Amino acid sequence: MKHIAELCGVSVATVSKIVNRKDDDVKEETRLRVLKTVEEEGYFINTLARSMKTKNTKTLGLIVPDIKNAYYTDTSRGAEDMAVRKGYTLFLCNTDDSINKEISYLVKLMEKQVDGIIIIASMERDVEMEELLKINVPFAVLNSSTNYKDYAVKVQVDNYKGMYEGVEHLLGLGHKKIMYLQGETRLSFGEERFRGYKDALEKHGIAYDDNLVATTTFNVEGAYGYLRENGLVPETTAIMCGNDLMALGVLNWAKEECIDVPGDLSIIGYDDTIFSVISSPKITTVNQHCHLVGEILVKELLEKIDSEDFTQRMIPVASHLVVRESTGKPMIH
Amino acid sequence: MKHIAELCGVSVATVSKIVNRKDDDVKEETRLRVLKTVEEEGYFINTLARSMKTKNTKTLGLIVPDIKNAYYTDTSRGAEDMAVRKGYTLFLCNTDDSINKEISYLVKLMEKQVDGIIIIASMERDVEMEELLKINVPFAVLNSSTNYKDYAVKVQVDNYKGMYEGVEHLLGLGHKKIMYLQGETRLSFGEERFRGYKDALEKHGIAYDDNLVATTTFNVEGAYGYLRENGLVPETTAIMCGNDLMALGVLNWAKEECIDVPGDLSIIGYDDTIFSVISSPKITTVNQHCHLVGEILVKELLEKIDSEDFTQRMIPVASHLVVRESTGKPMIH
DNA sequence: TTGTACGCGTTATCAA
DNA sequence: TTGATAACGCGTACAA
Repeated sequence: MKHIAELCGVSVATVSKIVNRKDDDVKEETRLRVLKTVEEEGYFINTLARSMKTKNTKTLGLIVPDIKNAYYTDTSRGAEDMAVRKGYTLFLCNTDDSINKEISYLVKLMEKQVDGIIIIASMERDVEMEELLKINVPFAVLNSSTNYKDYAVKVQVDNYKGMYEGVEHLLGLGHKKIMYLQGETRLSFGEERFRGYKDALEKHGIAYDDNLVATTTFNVEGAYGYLRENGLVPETTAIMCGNDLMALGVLNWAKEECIDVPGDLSIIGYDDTIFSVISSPKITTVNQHCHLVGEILVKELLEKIDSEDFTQRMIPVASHLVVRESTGKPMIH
Repeated sequence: MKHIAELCGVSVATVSKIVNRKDDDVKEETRLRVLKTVEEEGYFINTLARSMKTKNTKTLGLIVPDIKNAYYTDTSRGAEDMAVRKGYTLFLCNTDDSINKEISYLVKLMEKQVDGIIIIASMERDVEMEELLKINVPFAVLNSSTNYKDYAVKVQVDNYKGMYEGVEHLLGLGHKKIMYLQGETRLSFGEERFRGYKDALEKHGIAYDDNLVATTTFNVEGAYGYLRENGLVPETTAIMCGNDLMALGVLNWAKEECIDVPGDLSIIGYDDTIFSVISSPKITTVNQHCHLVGEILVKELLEKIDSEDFTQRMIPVASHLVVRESTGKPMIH
């Protein structure tokens, strides 16, 4: 800036005003002259120096277990979209669900003076909360049941409703025996979905049956392996799965057993990923609006940063069922 | 730092030495006292101020078309892994292949004084090159045929070899009529793969046949739609696809037509994504080592940053064939 | 309409 | 073993 000022024969104050578009009081002629020199010299504003004065960096930290997991990828992308739109840039932080990596990143972000932090953590941990207490920067957490201090924004996906709608869809088609093949998790959403499953059944006068609920891993092999080993409870005509990969596993098993989908068996997945649409038949699934969730996380976080309102907020985001080809009326035998 | 200094009754210089571990000459007692206060006060070093002095930010920019594309996700993850390992943090920049977004990010990164930039761009563009010329920061580009200035590191995936190996695998199994269903692209790798296909055939004494090459989009519908419309050239017993999704499209079509895979038709995909392993049969495919490529990009970039050696480098990365269930000997009719 | 001077939080140098 | 101070590049009062 000093260099530019000298070249143009003006002071740095003048250059500063111009590059920051606070140039109401500078002559059009000098404005143009300075801008031209800026262009010619390939000058870039040094935001480091600026931030020292302004006390903000227009930078956020994005903490995510693993960007390779489709769910997090979409959410991250939504976060990034909103961030650019608002003039912010994101630091990408993968933690692999390791508390050490997470803390190490948290420290790094503080050192880098980020204006806020988005935490899309999959684990529930109190250790982290303790650590967070020293972090006096606004942050936004997704799907956390932890009770953070006041500068937190909590965004919650409505897992209860997503599950409820799925089961209701099956009940509406006439299914009576609906299995729930859930994924293993210590997170609160597992319990919420379970409630959704149970409530939907009871609301429609169907007794809850423990034998119809099974737990396995969140992938193709998990679901496939479970059915291969245990088969179906007699008269089961539909399965709700923990995610689309599990639904795919069920589909593969059904094919092998010559069970027609959806003729003999209806299947519902969860997440509405590409998997639900490349399979044949295409899978009915619950869309959680990951991209939107990412956008909301950033939007709410920035609002918290801008306002002086430091009360904890909770923002719910609805899920909705996407009906495709893997569900239909149960055959009458 | 000043605050800590005052609390401990020492100078900022002393505190600085201690937090930077340049404390050979400070008394153990004061060291401990300062460290304790740092801990108690929840003090974090301000890297903004540090960077103003040291002239580096330990920060890199990661420019990528879209993190949601599995190929870029993996590469990005590899880049991030290497970055943390080396003490660097990444700015995440999705461009959606928009030249405007890219330039806007490039400017932002310069303003943020990044030490280097990784460009995993999918488009080939000279405009960008012109723009880059003003960017006097080291950068690493993946799969670009553009001839950049000396501070660039170029990493190239060996698409020729990947394709060559795939075709050779089919020839080894006894296939004579091998279709190449390629994806539409303006990138140089398209041409390289095509050469790989041709050369492998010729090397094995099989004449190249124009009719066996078709172009469609890089997804399930592209491949499925093409075959549905045009069918197979008579006597074709194998297909090389542009990526795994296309291979999946071929598989779906084959199922519909009651064509057995690999009995009647062998299929090879490209990228070794999860798709090649969730399908049935599992798809033989070419692994491009995306994660490794990401690591290499960062590693080479950092070497360039550290060294004063400013000559353009080119680093090749091999691909290799992963044989699974979708390829086999052609049936003799 | 433009310029001067100061402060932002650090690091490095050199003196005490 | 410790401390004083200049410099880094910018934004902003206030003065001219």
